[in-house]
Amino acid sequence: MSDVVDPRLPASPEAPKGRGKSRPLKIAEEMKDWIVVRGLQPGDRLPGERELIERFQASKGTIREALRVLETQGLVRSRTGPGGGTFVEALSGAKAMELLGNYFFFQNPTIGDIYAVRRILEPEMAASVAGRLAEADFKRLEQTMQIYVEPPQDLEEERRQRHAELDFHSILVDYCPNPVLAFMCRFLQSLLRDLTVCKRIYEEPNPDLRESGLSYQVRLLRALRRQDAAAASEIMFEHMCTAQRYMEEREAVLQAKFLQVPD
Amino acid sequence: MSDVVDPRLPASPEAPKGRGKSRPLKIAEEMKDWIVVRGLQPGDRLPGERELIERFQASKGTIREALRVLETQGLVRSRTGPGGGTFVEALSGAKAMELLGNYFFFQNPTIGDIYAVRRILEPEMAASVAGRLAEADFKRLEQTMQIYVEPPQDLEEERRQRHAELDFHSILVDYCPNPVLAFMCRFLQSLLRDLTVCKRIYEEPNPDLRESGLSYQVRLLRALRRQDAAAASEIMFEHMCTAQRYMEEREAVLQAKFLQVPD
DNA sequence: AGATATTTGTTCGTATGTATT
DNA sequence: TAATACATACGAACAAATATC
Repeated sequence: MSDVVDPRLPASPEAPKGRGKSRPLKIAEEMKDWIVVRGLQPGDRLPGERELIERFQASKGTIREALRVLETQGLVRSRTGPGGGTFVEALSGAKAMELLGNYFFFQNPTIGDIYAVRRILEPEMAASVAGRLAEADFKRLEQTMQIYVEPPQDLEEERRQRHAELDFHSILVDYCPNPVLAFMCRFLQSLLRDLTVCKRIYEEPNPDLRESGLSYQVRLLRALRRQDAAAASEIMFEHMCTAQRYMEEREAVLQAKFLQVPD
Repeated sequence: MSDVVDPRLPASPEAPKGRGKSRPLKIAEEMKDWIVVRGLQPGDRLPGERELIERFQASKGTIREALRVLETQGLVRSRTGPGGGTFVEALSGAKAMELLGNYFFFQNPTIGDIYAVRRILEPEMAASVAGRLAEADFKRLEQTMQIYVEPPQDLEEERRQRHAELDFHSILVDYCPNPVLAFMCRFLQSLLRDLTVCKRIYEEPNPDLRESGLSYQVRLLRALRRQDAAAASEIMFEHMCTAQRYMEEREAVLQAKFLQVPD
């Protein structure tokens, strides 16, 4: 029998089990504290393995496991050779999203769940970049739009266009000054990219989606050029609502198809 | 994007390519793919160490490092003893937040950054729970509010009250049907809990914060009782704006103090 | 309760790979 | 080319935990 983990169950403030951690995990914690206490910054070097063995009173294998733990958390990076060693690293956004993606792999959110959040975050993001774009930045955005200004010739181009549309949003986020908002917008985009349902939808022709998306983005850029944050937010909101309706409709169609031909 | 990895026989005896990832990291990836391909669910057991050594052609130490990687990612859990072994696990929300917290440790967002997002997510969350609360759930929320219905007698009670206020939001999220929205709301709450600036603010008396928070929450519960999602959203928005203003003001005061007495 | 079997957890000695000098 | 300093990898032996009988 498997303890079913209730997805809704919260991260309760008090962990039910404080015990049960293996030694390498505990040593990894100690190392993390040690790094923080010493105020080590990204780029700084940790002591060599032998010294770590001394300091944390554990064997080479255990130390190595602990280092690997920190490495998968994206906090350190090891290099071989002289002058090599283990170095503190700032966790990259990409890595953070990868780790977080594992969580939603089991949660398996619906398209509606994602868009419900995206619908309110993306407008806020759009508003936050108003007045922060130089002419070169507008050029960059328009260049991306060029990829899907014409209807696609085949399914491969169709797929490339869908991705370019997501790229448009991703580029926009580059200029968002709020790191929390930026991360969350980007993460939702990556969730959409990875969702199998979305992949299936993107594999089919979506002429309406392309056309409406394009028109929204043109309007959005106009609003941003005149540094009108409120308008940008409003336009993005409409865009998201339209996209959500479209995606959910397609999802329903695909599910109906799947139910009709169950294997 | 990710090619399907042949489940068996990964590495040739001598892998002349050491580019980038270390071997344990690569083996961890292979294991993950192997788990996905076999459709293993949380609770399912992985082969024992000896068999893994056979299957992935690596030494015990390397296999253990790979397992540790998956363990820190929250994907597996190992137990000793007969009937023990390594088991697939669903990444818990708490663990996911911990991992994600490492990212924002370096990003170091301001209170304003966090509230800018919280201000729009919490209202959406409040609206989403309207009509989903039974009488027992209201009782639970009111019980939490009891903790700070009276002004605190000392600083310790002050701190307990601040945490109870965050708990109120956390409990509310329990009933949010959208896993993405729920996770993000909870994560922002945990970010606030951990931010050192916030800790310092919470350590001081905040009579205004308590009183205004309490009144908003009373109004919120009333709206939820009559299942008025729009009102709940509106009230929560006001609550967040007020809280943000208050926190930023306190932050400014603390910073001024800090600058005046720099050690 | 106690013995035992099973499985992970830890250690150590040694060997190999890699990059600098 | 050789010497070096460092991480990386391997395998055997031992320790600890925990079911079952």
